[in-house]
Amino acid sequence: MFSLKSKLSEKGLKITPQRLSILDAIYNINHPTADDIIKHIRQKHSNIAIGTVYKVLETFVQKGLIKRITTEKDVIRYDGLLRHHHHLYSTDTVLIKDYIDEELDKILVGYFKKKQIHGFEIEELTLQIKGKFNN
Amino acid sequence: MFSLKSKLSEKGLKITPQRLSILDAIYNINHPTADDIIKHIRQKHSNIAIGTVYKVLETFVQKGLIKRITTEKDVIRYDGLLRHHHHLYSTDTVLIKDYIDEELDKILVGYFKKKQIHGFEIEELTLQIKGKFNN
DNA sequence: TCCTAAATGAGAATAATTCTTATCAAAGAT
DNA sequence: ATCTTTGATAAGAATTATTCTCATTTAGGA
Ligand SMILES: [Mn+2]
Ligand SMILES: [Mn+2]
Ligand SMILES: [Zn+2]
Ligand SMILES: [Zn+2]
Repeated sequence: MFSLKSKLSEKGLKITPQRLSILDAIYNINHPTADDIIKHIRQKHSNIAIGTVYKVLETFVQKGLIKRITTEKDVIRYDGLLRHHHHLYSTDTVLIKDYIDEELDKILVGYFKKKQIHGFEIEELTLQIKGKFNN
Repeated sequence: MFSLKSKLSEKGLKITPQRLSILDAIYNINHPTADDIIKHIRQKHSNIAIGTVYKVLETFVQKGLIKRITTEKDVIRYDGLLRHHHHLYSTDTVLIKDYIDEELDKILVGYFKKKQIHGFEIEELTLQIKGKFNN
């Protein structure tokens, strides 16, 4: 099952209109902020409380339904793509694009299998690729 | 010259006590927030306006004296280490450690020299290494 | 259908950052 | 050494992002 409802129930979360629309928003906006999500939902006339959005986002992160992504800004962005991937960050604009590359992943994992980092146990390797999008 | 004063004048910035103490703080705190810097400076009795700290930090970033680093939080952290490096992020705590690895850099640059990313020109490759510090 | 724990809405509170404006001071010019 | 000018700083207000509180509502199992 890949419906929004099943994603919630798989995690033992109650199905509410708010949660469904937040999840829908995350899947339809590129690495959104909480505010992006609120605006998206309110376009469709469904009102939603700001506090609810933050609360639900935190719940989703805890349950592993979404992830936070890292940025240099003081605003948190979320990611609905759970499969391991990297990101292309625009140095000009605010655009962040997903970058999936299994070959790269193998190289990285292989490298750190050989080369241990003293006193540190690696859980996840994510490459931030900064640069310019051509048009 | 490696003095704090020379770092400022090399960038054409006026030498002020505030700028010197902010730069000193950055070099003596591990990836600090603006608030970390303010607290550090106020320990030594020198008072400083919060707005000044933010202003100076932004100036330093613009001039390339320091860099912002990425986090999943809504607070900005700064980095005084200009040489290219990666970061170890603790999944437990707030700790972020520098990770310098030229061999890794060569592998990454080599990989993307061969494998172009369509419609994207790479400027910087930074690996985020998340995991646990063993004590 | 009922019940209850969990979720939500509304608004206050807090935290992080930016903005405004009056005053101050660095540093080049005299 | 003093003057002058331009940029820097202090203080506090304003804005933005997030969290908290608590009264009300609702999902979903009994
Ligand atoms: Mn905040
Ligand atoms: Mn903010
Ligand atoms: Zn992504
Ligand atoms: Zn660093």
